[in-house]
Formats: sequence, structure tokens, C-alpha cells
Amino acid sequence: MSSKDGVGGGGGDEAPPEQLALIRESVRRSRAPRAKPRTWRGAALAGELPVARVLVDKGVLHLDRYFDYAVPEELDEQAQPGVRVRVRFGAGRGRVREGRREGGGLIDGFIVERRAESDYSGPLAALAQVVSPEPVLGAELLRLARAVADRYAGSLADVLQLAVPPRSARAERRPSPEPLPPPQAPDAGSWARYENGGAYLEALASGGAPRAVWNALPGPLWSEEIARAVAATLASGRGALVVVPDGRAAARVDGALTALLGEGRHALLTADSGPEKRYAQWLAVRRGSVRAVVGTRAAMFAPVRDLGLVAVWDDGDDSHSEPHAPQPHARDVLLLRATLDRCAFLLGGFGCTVEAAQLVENGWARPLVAGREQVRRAAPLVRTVGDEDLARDEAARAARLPTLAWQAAREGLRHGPVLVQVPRRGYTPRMACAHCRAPARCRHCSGPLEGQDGGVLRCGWCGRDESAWHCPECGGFRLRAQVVGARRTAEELGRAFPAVPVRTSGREHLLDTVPGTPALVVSTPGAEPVAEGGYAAALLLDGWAMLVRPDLRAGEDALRRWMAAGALVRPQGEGGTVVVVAEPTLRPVQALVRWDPVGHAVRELAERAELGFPPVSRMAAVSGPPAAVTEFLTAVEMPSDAEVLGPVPVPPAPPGRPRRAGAPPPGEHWERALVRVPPGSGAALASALKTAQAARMARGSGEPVRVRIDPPDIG
DNA sequence: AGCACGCCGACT
DNA sequence: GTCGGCGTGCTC
Repeated sequence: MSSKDGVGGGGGDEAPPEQLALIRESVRRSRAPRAKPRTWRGAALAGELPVARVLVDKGVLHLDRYFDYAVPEELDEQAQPGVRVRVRFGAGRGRVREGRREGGGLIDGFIVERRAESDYSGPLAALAQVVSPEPVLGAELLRLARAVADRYAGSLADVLQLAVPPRSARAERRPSPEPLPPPQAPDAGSWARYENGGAYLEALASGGAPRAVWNALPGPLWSEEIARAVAATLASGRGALVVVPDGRAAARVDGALTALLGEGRHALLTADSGPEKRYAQWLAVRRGSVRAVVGTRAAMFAPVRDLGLVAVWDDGDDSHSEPHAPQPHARDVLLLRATLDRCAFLLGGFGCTVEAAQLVENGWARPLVAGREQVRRAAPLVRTVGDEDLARDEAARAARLPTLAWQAAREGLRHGPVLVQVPRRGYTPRMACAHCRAPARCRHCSGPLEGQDGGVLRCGWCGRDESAWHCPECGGFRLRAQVVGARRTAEELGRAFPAVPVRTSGREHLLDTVPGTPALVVSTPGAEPVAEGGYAAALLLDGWAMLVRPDLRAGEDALRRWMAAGALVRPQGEGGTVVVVAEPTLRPVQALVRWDPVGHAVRELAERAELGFPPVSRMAAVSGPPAAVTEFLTAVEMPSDAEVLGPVPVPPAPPGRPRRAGAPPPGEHWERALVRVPPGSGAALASALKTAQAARMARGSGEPVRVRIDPPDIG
């Protein structure tokens, strides 16, 4: 602001449009049932549809509704539905100073509609500014965001923050490329290996909306198969959207799409590109220049024109879960999109989540699977090393590597690279009973006990020393380190096979691919590089450690990670072998041996239905200080069939790692209650929680509680 | 969250 | 009278 603007306050012609005088008194007296935007003196308003319905960009729940603003004549043309605007939004009826009304500060928003009248019975403030004429929030995206907000008991503004990227003026100025005409429909290619693969592609190409849960055969062809599904959809004249868990998977699908369709027909939306480039890509999609998108979870909202197909790859990967409020899951967002847009749906992976099995079970989607013969042809041979084998195995106790694994590695190294999967450190509790392998927990806070240099145990959460541990399960008093990290495993293997190069891939040092020459590749789950020509063998070490987590998903998750590694191994017919160090009687281990993730998920689903666990019933977690949680729960008008479990104390967050939403701040005691409803009452539960939360926020009373629909980590 | 409104007690 | 305490409720 220059100094001359500050004196006298008489901006005259140059006054911004919102600073128009309001005859305040007359408005207050009359309380007309319909606000006429004409209550603004001297304001020349838009001739037609002078009211703009605006979504104010504040995430707070009690502001989760639209506000009407008057459209000044000079903004008439630009103030179209979907554009970003700035409006005055503030308390009370505003101060009137020097004949000029000043509301609160300027805040951002989106125009959602232009109307002839407002049903607000008060004077309307005028739009302050149209930020840009680019209509970024279309009707379909708005409808989707609304559905996601409802489903997750969150606010529309929060969802839009995830769905609409921040503006970059430079990216908007750049014209998007001319759209290319639809490509030819591809042939079935490797989809022919699946029972209904060809039919699925044909349905896509002819404009249909088939919904499928696809259990992908092991091997590298999955990304090409996704590309074919996209191409078939494009051939029908519609758009397609693919969401994958990480940048590496996105790059693979991107490569497959480029190979199949050439450049220019699809956009890659990942976090790797900077904000400006990202927005430019997003705009190209919104403008219809690009009809297909592949990306990581933020791409789930990509405004693809005339959507014909949504696809998710590996929905069990937790990076599909958005960490920002209201924490929607890509699978469920795409499920909503498929329903709202009546488009095709493809949920694929090497494993099979319980949610995926449920979609098939309740008839919403159909299975897209290969026959057993094809599975046998593509899958590696899986062998197990259980406790009995280990007990007999003197060598294993000395070198930590069971004889069978040793042999498989040596044999494999004669033909190519060998993958060694080691659970990530910190993924599991660190010490366990040497006898029954129950994780050793702190008797005060249930945190994981860690070995100290001096031999004394210390709790990883509360820091208390433990000098007299004994196992509460079996009474044993000897401990063993649970998991040996990737680095030490690599060192040990390096000594064991001195002639072979050892490479490691982990969160820090991600290897993308390794050559097909003999090498030991030590990797944590999810970081496995792809080997040229496939691995000759894979050793899945400390498999039991992945299964002892006190989590509903431990079994499903372990199986998913094993299968992801096993899928990189050559087929059995080419000598591909997987050795998993885990009890062969356990259900996930058996499913791996038979390479039958769907059967595992179906059985798991039946069990969850029986026990009333998600996803068969819907759950919500309410966490916060004990008094606040109790108070909140009594305030919620629960659906009649809701059931409250708990509350129980929430263990404090492990120090060092960033605190997750739902965990108490350091030094505070929190509790968490779970609310459970049977199938069909999920929407009612979300709505009840949202209403109660809104009322609570509006009053600003007491300490805040956190509400999360579908909490991922219920023990 | 801010912030104004308004209904009560103590003051010039 | 009227100044200002903070409890309540609104924000177009």
C-alpha cells in the first residue's frame, strides 16, 4: 500500500470493487427475506446472475457450506463457476468506517455457482477479486470432493486442498498442447493369459464400464497390461486414470504407456516434479489436452475429462492412504469416482486385499484372474523353512542363514541375481522372547524393548530400563534380537559369497533395476529392484517377524510383500525359487506356497465378517484427551446400530519419528475409542461424527478430538 | 478461529 | 448515565 491510499480513504474510481458503500441501517431494519444485491450503493452489479455462490477455503467443519457474494459488473465475465476468487470473510456484521464496510480479511475460495438470487437474508459483500479466469473446480470434481468429504466426515475445503493444486500463474499462461485423436484399440496382448482378459479390454474399447478386481500374474507384464487397459479406454473416446503407490511404479506404467501410445497422450502426475510443472500437467488434463493420467495418490483427484476408467495398482500399499485430512484412501476415492461417473474400475495387484475380495464378494466388481495353469506357468517355486527345520539346522544357528536358503542362494547365483528380502528395522518390535517369539514389551507402556550396549533393556517409547524381563506369554526369560538389518545381512552374505557382488536397496538408497548377472541384492520390502530377466531366486528372511505385528493386516501385508518380491523371480519352469523363512502352517505362508492371494483374502474376509471387523463393518476412531473423548462420544447422535469400543489409552508415539495424527503430543495422555457400525450404516456414522465435530469446533469448547474414518492400524 | 454484540455490575 | 467485563454466536 502506498501512503497516498491511506489518507482520506476516498479511493474514488480506483477503489477495489469490494469497498463499495453499504447502507447498513436500512438493511438491518428491513431484514428482507431475499437479499437483493442492490443493497450496495453505487455498486454496478452483473446484469445476469449477480450472485456468486462461493466455497470459502477454510477447512473448519462449521464453515463447510457455501456463502453468497455479489458479483460486480467488472468481474461479471471472469467470475464463472469453478474459478478461484478472493473474498472478504470476517466476523459479525463488519465494522463500518468512513462509510465503507470492512469485513474480515481476504481469503481464498472457489465459485461453485452463479445464481439470480441469494437465499441469504442479509446484505451481500462483493467478490473482492477473481484470482484467475481458469475454471479449476468443475462440476464433476466438486461432486467428487463432496462425496469424499461426506464419506470421511471431513470438510469440503480440506478435500479441495488435496484435489486442486496451488496456482502457478506462469503455468496457466502456457497454452496446453492440442489434444491428439483417440488411438486405435490395442490387441489383448498378455491379457490373453487371463480368463476374461480379452473381454475386459473389449468392453473398455467399446465404451463399457466393467468393474474388475484383477489378480496379476507374477512377472513384469503388469505395467504393460495397465497400459493396454488405458489405451482401450482412450480408443473409446474416453479418458483414463491410473493411481500407483510410488514413483517407481508410476515410471513403469509411464514407460509402458509411452511404448504403446507414444508421447503426448498421457500425463505423469507425481510428487517428483516441481509445483509449476505439476500444475501445468494438471491443467493440461483439466483442459482436455491430455486424456490419460498415471500418478501417485494425489492423482486420484485428477480432473480427467469424460472419465472412462479408473485403475489402482497394489491397493494394500499404505502410501495409497493420504496423510492429510480427511485422510482418504485412493482405492475408495476411485471407487466413488467409478460410481459417480459410471466408469470402468480396475483394482490390480500381485496380492489381494480384503477390501478387494469384498468388492467381488458383494458383487460390485468381478474377478479378473488367470487359470491355475497360467499361475503355475508364471510363478516361482516356493519353499518354506519353519521352526522345526531351524531347530534341526545347526548351520542356521551359527550363520543365521538356514541351510535351505543357503543352498537356494548358491544354486541361484549360478544363473543370475538373487534377491534377499529383509524386514525393515523398526518395522517390527526389536526384541522377542527367544522361546515363543512374542515381542518383548515394556511393562509400563507396552513400548518395544531394545537392547542396550551394556546388556540392559530399555523401552523405546518411555525410556524406562528393564532389568528383570520375563515373557508374559510363556514365562521364558531369554531374549533374542528379532530382526537383523539389511546392512548386517549384506555384510554376512558378502563374507559367505566372497566372489559375488552384494548390492543393497532400501529407503535411503533405492535401486531401480539390477543387471541379470549373478549378484546378491539385499532389499527391504517395497524397495526391491527389478532384475533384468528376473531373479534366479529370492530369500525372504525373518518372515515370522512380519507376522507378529499386533495388526489386523499383519498376515495380509506380509503375504503382499512376499508376493511382490516373488513376482520379480523367474517362473518355476526357468528355475525360479523362493525360500521363505516362516512357519509353513501359517495361513499367509500357505497362500504364498500355493500362490493363491485371492483364496487368502476370501478366508480373511469371512473371518472379519464373523468378528465384526472392517471392512465388513465400518469403523471410526475418536482420539484425544480422555475427558474430551468421553464428552464427544456422549454428544454424538450415533446411528442406533453403532457400537462404541473402548476408549483405551493410546501409546505415546515412538520418539524420533514424526508424530502421526491420532497419537498424543509428547507428555500428554490420550485415549482412543473405536465406533463400529454394520455394513450400510457407514454414511450415517460419518455424518453423525461430522455434525458433532462441527458443533464442537463452533463452540470452541474443550480440547480437540481427532476423528478418523477407516483407521488403518486397529490392533 | 477471530471478532462484534449485548447484558450485567461499578464507576464519573 | 456509560464504561467495559466476558459469554454467545456469526461469518455471505
